[in-house]
Amino acid sequence: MSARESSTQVYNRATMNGAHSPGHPSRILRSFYRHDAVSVARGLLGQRLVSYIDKKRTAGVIVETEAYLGAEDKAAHTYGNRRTARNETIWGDGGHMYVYFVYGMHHCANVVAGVTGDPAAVLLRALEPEDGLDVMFARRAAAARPVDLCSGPGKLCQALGITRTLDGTDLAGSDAVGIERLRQRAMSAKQIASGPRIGVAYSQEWQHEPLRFWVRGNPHVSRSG
DNA sequence: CCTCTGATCTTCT
DNA sequence: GAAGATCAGAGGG
Repeated sequence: MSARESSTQVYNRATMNGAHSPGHPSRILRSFYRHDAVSVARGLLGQRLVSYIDKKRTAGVIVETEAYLGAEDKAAHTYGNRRTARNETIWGDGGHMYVYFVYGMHHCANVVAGVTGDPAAVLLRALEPEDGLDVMFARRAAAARPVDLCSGPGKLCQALGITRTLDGTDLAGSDAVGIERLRQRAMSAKQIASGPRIGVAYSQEWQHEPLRFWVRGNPHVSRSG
């Protein structure tokens, strides 16, 4: 079975679980995700990412995100409407998860923003570990302290067991991974800090845009919060 | 605290 | 054939 087929199967199964998530009453609803990437990136701060993989539950509060705007964003995978097998999920409906593999060893998890046809996404960069810390430590041998578990996009995927097989999963209805609402309204502007995105220095004209958002003062943020 | 570098392989040119 | 939305470890201050 190819990665493509596997991805499609996951997507279909997740979609059939339904946009109204009858089995997941605490999940953030589809309507939240159908907005611009900056709004979704800010609104995700303080919400809870959960995974149930290999029969083990892990969860953490999202404390750092990055917005990738779409066709006009030179640092985005979808720059210039470049549509490939890898990034196909980003064109789908908001609320699905885009997972890709980089540097030969790490995975990165994104939340698709906007409606179908709008190629915007939000990279999940850091979590504050909440549940299943023992499982996270087992999955991440290099971690010595809780702050080492989810303080980076590759780390949080490893800690929660997120890999490409979950690409295309519906975060509003999947049993394997989802996002739960912990607060009704977004965090206040004073609680949110912003700055340039990490690792996009190759994109001269976009590297200084303040599209990275984090919870001010939180020790789990990937770099000096 | 910081900067530098090797690891490792999929994806796209 | 080259680059990459990263991480961990080594070495210096």
